[in-house]
Amino acid sequence: MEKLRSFSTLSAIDNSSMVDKVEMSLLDFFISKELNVGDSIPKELELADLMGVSRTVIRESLNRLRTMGLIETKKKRGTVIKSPDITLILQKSIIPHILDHSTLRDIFELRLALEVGMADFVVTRATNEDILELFEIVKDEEGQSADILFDIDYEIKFHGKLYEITANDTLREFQKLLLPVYKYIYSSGLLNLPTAQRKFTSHKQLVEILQTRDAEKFRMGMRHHLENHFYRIL
Amino acid sequence: MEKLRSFSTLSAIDNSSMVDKVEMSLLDFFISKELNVGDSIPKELELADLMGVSRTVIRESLNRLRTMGLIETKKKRGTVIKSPDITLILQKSIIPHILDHSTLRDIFELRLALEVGMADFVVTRATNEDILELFEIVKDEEGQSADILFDIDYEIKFHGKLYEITANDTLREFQKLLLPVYKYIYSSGLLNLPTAQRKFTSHKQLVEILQTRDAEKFRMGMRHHLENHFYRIL
DNA sequence: TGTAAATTATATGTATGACATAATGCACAA
DNA sequence: TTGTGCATTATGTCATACATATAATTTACA
Repeated sequence: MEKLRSFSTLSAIDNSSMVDKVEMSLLDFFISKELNVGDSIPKELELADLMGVSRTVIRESLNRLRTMGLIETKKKRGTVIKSPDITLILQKSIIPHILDHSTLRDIFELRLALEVGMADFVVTRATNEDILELFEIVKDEEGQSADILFDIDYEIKFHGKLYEITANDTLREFQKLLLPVYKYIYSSGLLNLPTAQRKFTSHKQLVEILQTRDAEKFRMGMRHHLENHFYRIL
Repeated sequence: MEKLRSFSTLSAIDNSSMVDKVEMSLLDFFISKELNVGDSIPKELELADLMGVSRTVIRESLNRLRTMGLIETKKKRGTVIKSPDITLILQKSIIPHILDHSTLRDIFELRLALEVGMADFVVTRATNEDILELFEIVKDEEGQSADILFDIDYEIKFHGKLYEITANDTLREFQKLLLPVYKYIYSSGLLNLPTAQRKFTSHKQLVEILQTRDAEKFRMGMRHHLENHFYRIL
């Protein structure tokens, strides 16, 4: 297979179906026409006629674009351009047990990077009510005892609130969509999580840092908080 | 519209098409059967028969799953489960000028968070060759002069290399896929970028920090490097 | 004359049957 | 063992017909 690459004269065989081609053509069409949200595109039969294929092919292509959230169709009205909800698209396609292990690991790393990196947004945008709410969430965390049982739902509640604070919808949806992946990773033993782990910075301490509104400190705190996850990967 | 919610006895009208339902059924089928990558599913006619709909509907549903990268079909062989390439899916659907402004801003923030947060992976995984390559990239950056013209391609080259160093394919693809969005944001004036901007930490300085292999310092350096972008958003 | 109800037109949604195409496996031959 | 050809089979494409929902228009009525 690798050897084939050296035959530069051999052009790649066009293995794509009509639907693939039409899909590309349609995307090009959208871009070249600089269509905006709400603009409508020609109806199926017209497109079929224009591109010289059957309505079936057009429909299958449009169906893909619809799946990607690029268009929306209504009876009688036709097809219109839509602003895609990029997270909604991923939502269905991410079925943890179907993703291979390296992808799962990648996604988990992505989460770690995000949570450390979003410190500035959390610190800047957290209202006093948010902080109170966080205190409420962590109030049951036992004093200074850092060795508590790892509770995934508690984890999600706390970190989920942080995502919420960022006021970044895409980020928030992103988190929601990756939740099943985390749950899967934790439960599948892929990460070799110990039942009791040392927490370098507790949730409670994190909230206290947040209260000082020091982004730098909060970022460091979060990094230390996630130390258990990092050292397992690095 | 909002008022309808108070009528709890009124069940939501099932506005979904057959294709929607069949799609859900198929997903449930995959999950309940715990199908793994490579497993094949019944052929179209069997599915049509089983679910009591026409082959057309089955095909449209399968087409969606194929768009999401969950399945792959081959003539004669049939349909098999696939590990979806989640970034490839997004690739086509992200057409910057179709995304609305708030989503664009969200994505840009996501980038900032990622680049600050991935410091640990960069520091830990960068080989000496990587660092040399980075030095090569920044070698033309004028000495201590921090006021250089903002060059998007140069930016992409440098930061792209960092993503590459993380050795995280998903992250890397993610970056590639968001590139058009960045370019669009920079060129559209959405961010009000100044022609000349003060860099708190230059690329060259970043590489020097990286050479010390101090993750903490590198993270701080990156945060300061991106200061121009942050303060425009926060 | 203005508004509500009924009608019509139309574009998408679904169904069906036919044939094209390509991959698979088998039989047979060199 | 290797190669060729043929039959089989599941997806890919096409054509047509009809169902369904809804925008647009007309009609009916106060």
